[in-house]
Amino acid sequence: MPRAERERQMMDAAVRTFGQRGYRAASMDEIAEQVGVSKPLVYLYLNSKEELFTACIRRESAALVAAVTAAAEPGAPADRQLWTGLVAFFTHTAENPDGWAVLHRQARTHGQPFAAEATRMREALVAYVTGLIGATAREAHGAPDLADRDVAGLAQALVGAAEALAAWANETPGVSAKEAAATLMNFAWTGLGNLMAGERWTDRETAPR
Amino acid sequence: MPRAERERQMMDAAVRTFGQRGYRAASMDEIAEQVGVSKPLVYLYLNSKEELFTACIRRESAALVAAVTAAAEPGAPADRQLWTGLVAFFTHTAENPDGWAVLHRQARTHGQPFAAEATRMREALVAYVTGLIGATAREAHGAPDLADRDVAGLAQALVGAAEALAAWANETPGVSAKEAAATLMNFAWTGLGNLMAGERWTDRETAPR
Amino acid sequence: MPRAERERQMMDAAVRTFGQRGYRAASMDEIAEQVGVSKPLVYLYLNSKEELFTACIRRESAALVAAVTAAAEPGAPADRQLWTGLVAFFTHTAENPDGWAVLHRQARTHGQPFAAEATRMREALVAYVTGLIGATAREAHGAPDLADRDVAGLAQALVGAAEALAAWANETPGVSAKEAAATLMNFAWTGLGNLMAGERWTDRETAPR
Amino acid sequence: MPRAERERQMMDAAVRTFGQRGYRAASMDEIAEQVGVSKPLVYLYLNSKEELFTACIRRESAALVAAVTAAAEPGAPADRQLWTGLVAFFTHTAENPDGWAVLHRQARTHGQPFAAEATRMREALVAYVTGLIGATAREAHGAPDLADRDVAGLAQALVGAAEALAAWANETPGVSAKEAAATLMNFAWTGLGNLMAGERWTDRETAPR
DNA sequence: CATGAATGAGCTTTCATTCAT
DNA sequence: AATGAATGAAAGCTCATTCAT
Repeated sequence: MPRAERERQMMDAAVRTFGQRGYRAASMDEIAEQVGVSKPLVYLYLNSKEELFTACIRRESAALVAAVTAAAEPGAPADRQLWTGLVAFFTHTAENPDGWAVLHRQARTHGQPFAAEATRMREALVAYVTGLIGATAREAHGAPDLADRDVAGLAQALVGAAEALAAWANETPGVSAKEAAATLMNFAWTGLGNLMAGERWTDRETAPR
Repeated sequence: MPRAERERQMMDAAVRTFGQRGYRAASMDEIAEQVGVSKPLVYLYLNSKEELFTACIRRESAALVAAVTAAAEPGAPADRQLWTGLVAFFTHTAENPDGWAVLHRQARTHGQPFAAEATRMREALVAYVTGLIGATAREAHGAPDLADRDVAGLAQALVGAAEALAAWANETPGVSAKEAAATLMNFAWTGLGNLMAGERWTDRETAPR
Repeated sequence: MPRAERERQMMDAAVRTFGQRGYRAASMDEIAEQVGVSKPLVYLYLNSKEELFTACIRRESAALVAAVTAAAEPGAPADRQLWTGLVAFFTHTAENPDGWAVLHRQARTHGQPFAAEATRMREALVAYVTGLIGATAREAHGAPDLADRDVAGLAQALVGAAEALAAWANETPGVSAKEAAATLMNFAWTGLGNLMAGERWTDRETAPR
Repeated sequence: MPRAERERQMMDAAVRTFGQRGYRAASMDEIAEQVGVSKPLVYLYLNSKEELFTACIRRESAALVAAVTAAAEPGAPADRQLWTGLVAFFTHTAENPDGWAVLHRQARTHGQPFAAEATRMREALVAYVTGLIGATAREAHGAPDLADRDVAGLAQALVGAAEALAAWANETPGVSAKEAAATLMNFAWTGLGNLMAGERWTDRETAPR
């Protein structure tokens, strides 16, 4: 079996194992066994557990970014592009739960070499989304005062909301994934839309009109 | 030194260590050393790593829920209550980053006994927020089409968004609790407000009116 | 509570624990807890695990030897005395299974200081039995050529047979302890060969012809 | 060194150590050191202390049963077969004192998983002896009143006696296997009463009248 | 008469990693 | 292209034992 193919198998097994067990609890033994090869071969190809984990993060990052950017429909209105991007994002993460767990949970949970790698991916996505939101804002209204950091925060909130809804839909009988997605989009879009229209919520107690 | 005091020290050290290193990477040796006692004493008081971790989750859960519910201002309008709750939430998580890491990252990452414990805390928050949204809807005129299940979904989304934002704010230097709360409140409230006013987002491509 | 009483309680618990768990597996914690006192008190009274174990062996040895010698009927024929001694032995060991386990199993299993202690007890019993058998032989026939070592071997065999029969009677439905005792006595007294020739041993006192 | 060979060495060392120190007191470190390998290798091959102990019990059981049954002389009179079986039994236990200690003392002393394993061996021996006694009864004229249950009881007693004698012979310097076998055979065959009347069982093959 | 607080040492077990073939 | 054999290091946990009160 050619090396490239073997490496792919190894990384598949590694993503599965890291995603399900966590970085520390995953053992090189288990990964090698899943592929059906001996441990020294894993070391020959991937060098060490740290490098293997890093390689997994990189591969899954690239796959996710590719899935989202591939969904772009150049020329479409920005909100349409945001929608298709969101759909691509949620589709991809739903189809690759272990990969998403590696990126979102494990990479951030296990110290510097790995967290930095995951941050790079997030930044790529945030930059992409920032572009879309900026375009939307430019199309729709005057100058929006949404700083990059605001966008990053909104992206975090969006992903957190999406994950919570996905888990909730999984656990609650009678709630479909589509319904959850619609809830999210309604929530997010009416919110985002007004944000870009310059609306803000104000605390009537603290800062009474 | 009295036992109660020692136990508190131990749990402080445990939260710190679990939050920073993760459950698996944290070692009982390190925890004991931080307290300045021997490992057997930790076992004598807290029984096992699993029980210690569970105790940490429970303590931090209770503290967080207490912080949020203590921020309630009975009789205030629902949006005001949501705002103070969010501020309390983000303040507490910012002041206890390791505790929050234990709850949000570690507890959910390491399998059933622990995840269930964290879920209880989340459900308490969701229930609280559900109540607030329901109250808002009742207060607001003309919000007839928000079913109970919609409210539940929105609460899930809101809590999920808050959780993700809190983790992100903890990781990102220079993001204050109030800022995070404002970002979310802006996002959520303008969204919620329009939802309750009957607005919906629709995909003009897929389902053009 | 007076010291003597407390010590008795402690040794009761120790015999129970050593007999059931074995010397190594028994923990001073468990023994102290059974008595309802703190560990330091056990150490204050009994000094160490080794000494406690030794004390148990000694106490149980003395009790067993006392039970057997107390069953003597001075002046009765020697085989009658042997029979009553056997009955006393088996009665006592059946009533004190943990004590017997300490003597027979644990003491011999755990190295020199303890094995020697148990051997002393055995030698006392063997000397007693040797005396009886010698007397029987003198009464009944010419000079028996049963050396001390033969007697010791027979005693071992007898005890082994008795234990096996007791366990068998316990496990096999429909076999009573008395039946097992009779089987043993028949076996021991007349031998297999004679059993098959129709001979039986009978207690001339209990059931005189 | 090939794995099979290493495993044999490890089990040899384990039998030695378990037999001499007892299950609890034996340490995996000591076993590994005796073989001259590192502890992880012992775990790699034998999995755990419990499994290693179980494997020892099984191996020694099989060896003992094989030794006894291999001593059978088909067609010989039953008492002769009993004799050769006993000699084989005492010879084997004398040559493998640690193995016998594992079976007779340690396995029965340390709770269910192990005791059951030792019971299987004992049952094989009991079945073998039951067959012999039954055959003897059938050969002998006029032994009409030995019910099946009597035979079973006698076999239990005989095996129990043999086991106890073997342990004793192992502990007592200067007692040979043949001597032990003769002691038991005399006892078993003619009974105590006849022993004292000067009767002896004689091997009609070895020393024909 | 009695205990709460504390520990040094040791145990079983696991894991990432290497070397000779 | 691949593996069987092997290990140093560390982790979770337990236990007999002591001291100050």
